[in-house]
Amino acid sequence: MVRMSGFDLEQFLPYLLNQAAEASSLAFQQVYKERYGMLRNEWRVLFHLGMYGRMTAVQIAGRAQLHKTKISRAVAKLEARRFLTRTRDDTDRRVEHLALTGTGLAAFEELRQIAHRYDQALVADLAPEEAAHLRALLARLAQARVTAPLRGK
Amino acid sequence: MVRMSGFDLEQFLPYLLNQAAEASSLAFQQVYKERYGMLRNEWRVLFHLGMYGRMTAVQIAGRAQLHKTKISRAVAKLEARRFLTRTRDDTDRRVEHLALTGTGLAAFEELRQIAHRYDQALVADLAPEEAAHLRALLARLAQARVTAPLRGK
DNA sequence: GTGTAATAGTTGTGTTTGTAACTAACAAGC
DNA sequence: GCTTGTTAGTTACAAACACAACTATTACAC
Repeated sequence: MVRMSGFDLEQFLPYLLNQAAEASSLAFQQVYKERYGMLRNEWRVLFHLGMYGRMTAVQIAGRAQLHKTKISRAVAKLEARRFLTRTRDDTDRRVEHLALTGTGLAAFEELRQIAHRYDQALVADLAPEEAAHLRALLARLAQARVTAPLRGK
Repeated sequence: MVRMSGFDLEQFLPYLLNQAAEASSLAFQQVYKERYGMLRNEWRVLFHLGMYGRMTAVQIAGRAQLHKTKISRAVAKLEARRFLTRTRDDTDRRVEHLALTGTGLAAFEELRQIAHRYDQALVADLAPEEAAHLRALLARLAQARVTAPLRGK
């Protein structure tokens, strides 16, 4: 065991990202869970509809990088809570447009403000340009697709 | 909807971190899944034992920030695959020490090298000090505990 | 038109997770 | 000694997930 050529588990980027993601979501998660009985995917759908207005499930899935079954179930729950409504598209009847209700919008507004303050608390001890740089790097990593076969030497 | 006072979902740090974490884990995940039939928690336990030698479940849970039930199940699977062995502590018979077998160590070695190359690929287009800075920031975020009540204005 | 393929969304299945309750062993107070 | 509390690890059950199969609708070829 121990001490191998310059590889440290705790410096491994996917590991670090996971730890940071989980730690940084924890307190916020509690808010939408305990306060609105929402799960992560429901929160995400709510936020997408709140931020970008009327969308279809596929559009949300594309933007949020979520599988459509997750969207489907999240939408069902949000609908049951009267946070959103579905409307069939007239010209293509496979499609349904999702939109927040007043209740849904109110929940979004409240959570949006909390998220905003929460985000500021997270970067509180970073210089503004440091935080901006971090976000840019993360956005790039979120896009990056490492295709590598990762085999042999 | 749309355009609210300087808050953008796609700039929200927990969201960005989640997206980056998932994207950056994807290809590596496939390796330990398809090649070793391991799940994320099993990989983590394997790596901890490989990097730090003999450990107890609680020690791993502490370091990896994982609940002990996850460790328990991961250990059971790794043991079934003969990747590790358990030894009861003589003086405190509640405790069991976990250690990789030859097979486990070989799997770890192979995955460790893959992880190393994978990590390098991820930061390939970053300046070395940029990558180091990113890791440092992530490590800090992983520690940060936002206690904020997050309530009202 | 008919046949084939693609797309939007849902449902069904086994697996994995989260949470709490549990057993077993130790520790400390008295 | 006994009682109470704590710690290591496992188990049970409900909820959530992944992935494939499904329905319904549109599109495209001919």
